[in-house]
Amino acid sequence: MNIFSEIRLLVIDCLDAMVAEGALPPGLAFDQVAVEPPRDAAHGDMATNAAMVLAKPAGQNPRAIADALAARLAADPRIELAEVAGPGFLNLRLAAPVWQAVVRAALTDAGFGRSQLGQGQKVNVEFVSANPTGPMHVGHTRGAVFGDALASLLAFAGYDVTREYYINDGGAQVDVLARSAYERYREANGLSPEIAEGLYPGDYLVPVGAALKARYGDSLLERPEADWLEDVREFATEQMMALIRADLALLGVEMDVFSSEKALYGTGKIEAAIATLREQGLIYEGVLEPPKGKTPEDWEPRQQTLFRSTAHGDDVDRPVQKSDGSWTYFAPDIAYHFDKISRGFDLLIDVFGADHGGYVKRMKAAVSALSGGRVPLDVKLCQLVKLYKNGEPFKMSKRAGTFVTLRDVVEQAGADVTRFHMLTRKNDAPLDFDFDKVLEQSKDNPVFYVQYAHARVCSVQRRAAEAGIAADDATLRAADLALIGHPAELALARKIAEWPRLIEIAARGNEPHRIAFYLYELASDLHGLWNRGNDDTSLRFIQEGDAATSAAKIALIRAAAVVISAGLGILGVTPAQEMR
RNA sequence: GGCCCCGUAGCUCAGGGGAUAGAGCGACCGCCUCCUAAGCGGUAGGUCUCAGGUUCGAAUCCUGACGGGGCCGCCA
Repeated sequence: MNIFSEIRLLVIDCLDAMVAEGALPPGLAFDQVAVEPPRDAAHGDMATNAAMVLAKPAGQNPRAIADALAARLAADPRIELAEVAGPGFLNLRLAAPVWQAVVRAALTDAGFGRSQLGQGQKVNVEFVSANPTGPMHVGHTRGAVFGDALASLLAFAGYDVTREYYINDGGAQVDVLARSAYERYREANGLSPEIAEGLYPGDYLVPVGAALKARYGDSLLERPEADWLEDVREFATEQMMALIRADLALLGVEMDVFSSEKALYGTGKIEAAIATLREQGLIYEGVLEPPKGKTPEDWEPRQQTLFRSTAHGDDVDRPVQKSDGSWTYFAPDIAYHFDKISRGFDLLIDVFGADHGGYVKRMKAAVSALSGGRVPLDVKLCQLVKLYKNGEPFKMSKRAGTFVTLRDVVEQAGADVTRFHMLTRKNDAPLDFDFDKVLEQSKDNPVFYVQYAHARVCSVQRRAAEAGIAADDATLRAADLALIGHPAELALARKIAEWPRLIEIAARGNEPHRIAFYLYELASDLHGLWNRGNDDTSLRFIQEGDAATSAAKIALIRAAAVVISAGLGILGVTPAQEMR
């Protein structure tokens, strides 16, 4: 039940009737007609811009259209008041039963807020995709939380969602991993490791070294790299993926599919993807121009196999093969996206770090070419997480082994706090992560504010039961909601009514952060209503000796709690029953 | 040099064609004999970086400046 779209349909019906009667000329397009909550609540419950957007095409005065539309709308029982304001806004006040029906819908419709927006379309959300060379750090955490929440949001909005992780296990970085693990293996055999410049020095490889010893004994010692590199690489990569899976589990992220880059090699999939582009005349041998302005010192023209990505909106063409004929990293990525397309997805979403911003256009170009323009690719870039400790910026370095891991954060702050905090910014805005603030679980942490609102509702239900007033779900669903009608109570119902609308807005923009902000506002309204009870005891939820009124009032806040619970569920945060 | 993101209250940020631009923190003034004060109410604080343009209407869209960040051919 989305009351905004229902009222919009009513407005369209009235406009159609006006056309039929000749009050409006035929052939008008109504797609610009919107019904929205007004910024200022004093303007009513909803406003429509219909008269203003139609004035010009209809060749009529906006206020005249608005007056006629208002008269028609007022005939509907749901509309209590329709008045023209300002330049031609039509402000609507809805009758109390409308809001009471929203409350009932929240309690009785299991999927209140769910949308058919996605129409069951298959969407693939690729996120995290951290290199399998070590544990996940704070930066990865943001992408993980964002991607997971986005996937949940889209599922809630009616999409068929697949969460996917692309394992970059085919490049030089996993050779570095293997060499690093080999040194730890030597260490496990009593030799001193030589962690050369460029190798990964982190302690997390020590157990990998030990595991290698358990498996190979000393048989790999004193052997040339060519003898052990492949085996050690495979072994270490698997160990790292186990580590990463464990990190994801700690955060509550569960992938549906793990795809391997390495598995694309030798299968002909890369060749097939490139061949598909070649058939379209998009692959050619050529020499790239040097970057304008700042030419690298060692620039020399090279003959390479290039993808004509400029034909699909990129700024320059991109190499898919190195001058020695081997694939660039871009080639398997093309094949991987081709694979996603051929698996029948209607929509692809990639969640990248902001440092991959320069990669967006070529990836979109590839997907556009490979799918014949059928499958849109939306790339969401997560900006950097800026770490603070003791109020001071804190530099992370993988080389120096001074990076803060996901595990550090989640084990100390908890998954709920971490996840909510990561979603209190748009993905394309940088995020400050102040370790001390998050760790001390201070009260200005919004996640507690929202959880507290939910806990308060639970508390009221517990207290009601103690007072001998039924407040179980069945009682609330059957409550006589006509007993709630105070403006402060209806205001909360209005906020609840925005939930289905918010889901569609958030899903359209792939913007899960909107949920976090909405939940904060809803919690604020709930806390506000709660405190009204201090001054006006008739606004308290438990009315001693009046079971019917109590049930109606508790039904209202239960409805808010249902929405909070659903919203937190999308964000992957637990709704608290109590905050002791 | 090119491309991408950002610029809104003292600070951190929402809002992304609609009316008098919002929240948190910080500051100030209030509210617990009463459903959890991890809460609430109020006051103060703004040329929405600037200049053009589109529009009935621009913080929002377009162009260009300025400022901050990121990226830019055989790393992934």
